[in-house]
Amino acid sequence: MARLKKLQGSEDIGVIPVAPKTRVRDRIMRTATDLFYQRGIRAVGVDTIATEAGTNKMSFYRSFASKDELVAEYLREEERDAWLCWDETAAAHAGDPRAQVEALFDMLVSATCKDDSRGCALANAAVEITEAGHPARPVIEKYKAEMRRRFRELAREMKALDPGALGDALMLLWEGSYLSRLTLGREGPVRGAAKAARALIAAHTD
Amino acid sequence: MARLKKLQGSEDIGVIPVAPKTRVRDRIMRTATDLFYQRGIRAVGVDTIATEAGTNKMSFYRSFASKDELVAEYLREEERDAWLCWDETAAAHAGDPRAQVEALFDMLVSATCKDDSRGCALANAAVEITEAGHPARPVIEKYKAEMRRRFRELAREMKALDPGALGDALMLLWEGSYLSRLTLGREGPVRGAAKAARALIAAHTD
DNA sequence: GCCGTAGGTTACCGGTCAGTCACGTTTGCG
DNA sequence: CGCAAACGTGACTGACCGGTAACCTACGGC
Repeated sequence: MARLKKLQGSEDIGVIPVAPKTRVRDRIMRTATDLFYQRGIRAVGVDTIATEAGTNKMSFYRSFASKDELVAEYLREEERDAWLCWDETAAAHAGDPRAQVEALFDMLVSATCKDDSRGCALANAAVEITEAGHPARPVIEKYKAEMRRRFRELAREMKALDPGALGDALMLLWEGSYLSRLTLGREGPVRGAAKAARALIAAHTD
Repeated sequence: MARLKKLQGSEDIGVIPVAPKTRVRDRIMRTATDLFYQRGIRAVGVDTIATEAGTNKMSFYRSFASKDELVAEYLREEERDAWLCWDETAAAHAGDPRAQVEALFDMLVSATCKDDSRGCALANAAVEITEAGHPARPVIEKYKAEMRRRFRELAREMKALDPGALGDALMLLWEGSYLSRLTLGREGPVRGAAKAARALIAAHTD
């Protein structure tokens, strides 16, 4: 019996693709990601997360020092995924910054218009977390600062008349799409984000 | 002793001109507005609000049916103030929709760049309140829908090539300014919101 | 002088919050 | 086999949550 399992494990031929041996920590991260994003960070307690992840609070605190740390970790993971997605989209149009921005906005629109979208996890966290010393704050700030840097860099590569202004304007559009998704849904102004970006680019590069 | 107190009260010669005769309900509203906006709705309890307003929880529940109702009322008041401000700004440029939008964005930037600004109270509430039946939800939705209507109307009056698209794009810029204020502060992309709006208008009306 | 309204006070309810303790069980690995 | 890491369980702390009961006091107008 033990041998069989060992073989299966070492061979990495999972019994079924249904996560059978996922570590508690991973299950908690997955559950927390889901609940935090859908219901909000403050609205979800650690007990709920632990139970929903098929474990309990004590096991939770064996993997995470505190809820605040879990939140910070959750946002770090969201950030990682976001840049992965960004880079992948940009890579498809390497050397063509204008096409890159357009593709990025197309991706934003399609992602934000999914019916379970609730905007940007990092931005939402910025609204919810107001405590000065919270470990999630630097994560949020660094993420958005990096996003601004990238937009400005892209505007520069596009040889925009005023790269800083175009980059910032694109970022406002980007962030506005997230917020507008939450208030006016997926049939709201978000739909026009990509077109608005194109218009803005054209105005800055004629 | 009792007589003395009575005299002081009836003469209304407050010890110091510190708001002597404000109704409990008004004091609670003022305090709640402040705390909800600065710290977030979920982060502030009714006990804190009551105490901070110089009263107690029991008196709180004599003026409000529930915390949820107070939140809804808070947002209704924010909405009223917002339209008051909007109309006042627009009235200064009656008949000139383009100047109206520009003035509105100038106002947005100057308001959002104040050091105690935390973006839009209604939008922040949309992030925090995820419960379907919450009495604040319809307030938020109606407010943002009306805002979209107004932007589209203004775009139409400007004789934009695609009024719906311009109106929505302006709204994305508007909402993005709020969100960007929270993540990148008052020296962030918000600064360029008015210029971005002008560029967008120009692109749609050439 | 009396009564209604507004407000203050204290204690309490059941529930949930984050976080901990002590102990028992499973599991992988040498 | 045996050890140790990983994990499950239930009870518990102290604080706070939204909300309520019962009672008392001050004040303004008739």
